[in-house]
Amino acid sequence: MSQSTTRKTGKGDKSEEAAFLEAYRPGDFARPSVTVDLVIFTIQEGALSALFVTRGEHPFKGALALPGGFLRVGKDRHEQGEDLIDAARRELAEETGLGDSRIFLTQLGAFGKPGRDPRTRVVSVAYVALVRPELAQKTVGGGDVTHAQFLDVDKVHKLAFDHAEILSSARAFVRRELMTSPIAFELTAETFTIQELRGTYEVILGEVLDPGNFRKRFLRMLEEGIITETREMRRTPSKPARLYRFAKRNRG
Amino acid sequence: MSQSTTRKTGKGDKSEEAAFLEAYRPGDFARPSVTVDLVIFTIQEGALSALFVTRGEHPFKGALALPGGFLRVGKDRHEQGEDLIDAARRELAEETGLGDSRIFLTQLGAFGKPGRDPRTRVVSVAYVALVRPELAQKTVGGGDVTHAQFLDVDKVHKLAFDHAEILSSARAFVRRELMTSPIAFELTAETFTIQELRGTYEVILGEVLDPGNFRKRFLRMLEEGIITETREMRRTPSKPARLYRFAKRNRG
DNA sequence: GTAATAGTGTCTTTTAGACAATATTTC
DNA sequence: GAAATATTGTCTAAAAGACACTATTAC
Repeated sequence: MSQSTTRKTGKGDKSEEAAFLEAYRPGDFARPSVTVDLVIFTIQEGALSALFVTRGEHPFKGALALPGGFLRVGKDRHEQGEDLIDAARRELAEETGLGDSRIFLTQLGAFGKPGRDPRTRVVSVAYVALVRPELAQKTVGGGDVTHAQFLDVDKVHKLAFDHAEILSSARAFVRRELMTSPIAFELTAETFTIQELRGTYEVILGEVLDPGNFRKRFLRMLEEGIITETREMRRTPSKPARLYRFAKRNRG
Repeated sequence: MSQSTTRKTGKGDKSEEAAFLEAYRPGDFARPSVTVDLVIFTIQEGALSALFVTRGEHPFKGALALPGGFLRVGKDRHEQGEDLIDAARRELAEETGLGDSRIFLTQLGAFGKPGRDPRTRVVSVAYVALVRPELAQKTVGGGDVTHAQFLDVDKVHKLAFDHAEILSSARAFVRRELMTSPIAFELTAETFTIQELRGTYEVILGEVLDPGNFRKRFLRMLEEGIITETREMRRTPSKPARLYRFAKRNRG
């Protein structure tokens, strides 16, 4: 309640700090631009694919690039703008129409080599999003050729800026993550057969897995409750297969 | 060689792009400040410790904080300043005197919540450094109470800004990393006994490991060539122990 | 019936952990 | 000799991989 504090050490000088902040004027250091870039993965036609946009303006006019945009920074110290992850969600919604907060989205890291953007110094914070194939179909990028499209990451070669580096870093990230957390479900339809899930693993890892051994691994997940059995079966060219469901979708 | 290009699609319009860049003037978007913060770990007195500085100025005057500083951004598009990791190395050298490029240093991620710095919008890119105890002793932070000091991370409670969050994220990072890469050596003296290395693992993991079982794990590393036997022995209060050495120190 | 693939079972190797036992040194 | 701890060894269980086998459906 007391507003008049003189000189104390430690935590006593709240109002002194408040006064300091009131008087504070940001210096005129050169500041970099900060952007948020997205690697939006899905699986299409049995291939790991990501969303790319074609640049309409210089630099790298006509080249493919990862979707992204500027971080919105507020006007003063009381209004400091949006959080990094919110900027990523906003971009994701803008590019794909997927405003759903249940889409997996996590930070990959910051990329800030000088010269990566020839216009000015830009530090980009990259995020990885995982979109289930069913959803990817419905997005802007899933439709006919618009400015954004999902492409097989192995068939995309020249990318603008340092986006090839970001992309390959993102691929390594999902491969690593696949071993320790259930991210495969984020790239698999709502319900799936064991073989379909195995297919997702194979696409991400880039190697063929033994059906029998994968099943054992799968059944362990069933016991742990990560996966639930449904009553439905999927018709196949031969023997029908049971459909399963990921128990706890979403993550905030 | 030809400078006169008119209108082409694809990659033909190099000089058009050059002209664009020449004419480019950065817009006056609000830009955030970008800083680099460091979590510099070492092991002291059997505890995982990190380097902290005491803030001499507002905000958070008198509080402990992680060392860090502004990213240096150049003056124009041709001179864009330093890379993020170089900024981290520079800060590391400034705070500890460890200019040695062999010190383990890797990016943790970007932290940019609005309001994390009450003065202005700041996006911080955090790095984790691992310093061997022998080296930490010799640093500025290892000496008497100067402005920078190594403190047991479990005994540090109130930190400035969102540095508590960065610190706990860094702890989780090293714990995770310990399982998949040989980072323990970065926190262990040049030569070490099996038990000493086990001690490092125990401090990072925060749990006690069985000596016999750890030995088996260790001997596998020996076979793989990660570790080399030396001829020396370490005197102990009982039976002396053999000293080993990490085969390939450094990482650029 | 035949082809295809869903699903089961077997065997081996590797790794981890619990824990007992032995060996060698300091004091 | 006693204490301490380095070092070795044993046993069990979990997990992964190679691979053969059986079952059930579409056609």
